[in-house]
Amino acid sequence: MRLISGLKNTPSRLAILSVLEKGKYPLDALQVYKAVKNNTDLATVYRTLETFSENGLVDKFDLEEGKYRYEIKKKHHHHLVCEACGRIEDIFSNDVFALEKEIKSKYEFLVKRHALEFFGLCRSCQK
Amino acid sequence: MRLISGLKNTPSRLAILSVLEKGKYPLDALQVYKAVKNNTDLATVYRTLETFSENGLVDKFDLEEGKYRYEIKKKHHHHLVCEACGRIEDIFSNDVFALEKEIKSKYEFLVKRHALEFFGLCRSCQK
DNA sequence: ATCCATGCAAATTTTTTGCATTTGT
DNA sequence: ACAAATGCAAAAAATTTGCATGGAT
Repeated sequence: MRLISGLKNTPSRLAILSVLEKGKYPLDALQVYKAVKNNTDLATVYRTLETFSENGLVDKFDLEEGKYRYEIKKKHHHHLVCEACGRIEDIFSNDVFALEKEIKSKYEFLVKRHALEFFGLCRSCQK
Repeated sequence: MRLISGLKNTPSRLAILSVLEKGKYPLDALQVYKAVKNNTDLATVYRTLETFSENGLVDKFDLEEGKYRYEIKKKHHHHLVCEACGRIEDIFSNDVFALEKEIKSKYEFLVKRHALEFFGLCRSCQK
């Protein structure tokens, strides 16, 4: 299968990682839990996702849904969230970094990370 | 006191609005509830905050804390969140709009709103 | 052998909802 | 009066935690 950084290589972890790798869009904990066909406890799913996030294997983020979503790690990016159909699309633009520099000098705030999500209507939902 | 758009002017609403106006930083529902000194039910606080948000009196947003925060409406802005002390500061820069335009043409996605939060260390927590 | 991971159950936290009653306009 | 707002209690949803057991290295 696949090794995971320095962590123990358990069946649950492999299964969860596989689910995330196959995921076409970011999943929440319950979706992951169901996808591994209940062979793993929900608490374990949460703990594993947290571990993966801490170890840089997945990205954890928040789309203002009252819960978190998890996505296999990829190049730094943001999301387009359709308010009509819920479709989530990746965008890899990063003009935000210019803003970050400005913040650093103007506010003397050390930016370590940022979250940027766009909400609106995807192409097909505009019709 | 103060009138609220076309809504009923109740003591609870006035109290909640007043708390938000005096707030130096964005508050969560429980903080608002405590600030009105339990003269109002928590459920009412939630319903009122939601109503205020829908009517543009307050901004509701999400700082990846597993809960929402509410802030009296002001000029469009974003937040700097210190990961050490939790301090939340407003920033009014908006270079993000250029990005939005790009998204519109490139992805044909209609952006209705976006959320941008910066996380890091504020000036005093860098020492 | 030793930690670490897991399952199970219970608890926590945030938010929502139903319904009868009260209140603002 | 009448629709809207509130309190109270209960439920829902997401996430976390304690603890004994099992498993990976």
